[in-house]
Amino acid sequence: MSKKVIGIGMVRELTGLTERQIRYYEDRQLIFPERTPGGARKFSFEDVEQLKEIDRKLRDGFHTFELRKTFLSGAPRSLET
Amino acid sequence: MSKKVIGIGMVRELTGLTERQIRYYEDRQLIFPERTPGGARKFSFEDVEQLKEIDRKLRDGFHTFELRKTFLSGAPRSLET
DNA sequence: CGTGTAAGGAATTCTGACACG
DNA sequence: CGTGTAAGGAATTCTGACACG
Repeated sequence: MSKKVIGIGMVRELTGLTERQIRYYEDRQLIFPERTPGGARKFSFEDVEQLKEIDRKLRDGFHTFELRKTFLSGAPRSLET
Repeated sequence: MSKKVIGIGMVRELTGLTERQIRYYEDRQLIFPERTPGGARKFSFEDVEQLKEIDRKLRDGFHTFELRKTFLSGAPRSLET
């Protein structure tokens, strides 16, 4: 499901990553969580899978800016110019 | 998905129910959310669907104790013993 | 019976920064 | 570059109770 309904704490559990890492990957534009009115991030199961993939790639020696290219070609994303 | 990963605030949004109603239905044993270490309820998408169904039934005049039987057997049963 | 609400507390999440390298 | 942490604040969720009917 692509519905953004999972909180960061749950994502931490599902991925094994730290909140710090998750937020950083968002900052690097590798994932795009939504926000609740109060500002809390909400992720989808797809995001969770994406994060696992990111983690694997980074462990393989890739850099965040390299992974961004991978994702842009894999799924359509609105471009802000 | 049956993974319990959705917080009550999100469930409120997805179902249109109030937290009070959601907690009450749990108290009535119509849904069985899990808990985070801190005590916060976590629901699955199945729970969300279940809640929508519960809401419909209650609007149709059913009572919570009647709905419990429905769920336990998977089909409506007689109230007589 | 089913649901609203005010009350006080505890757990969750947020941002910006300093640190290391 | 990628990640850890302490800091203070804001939003979220929890329980038990009183209320109405």
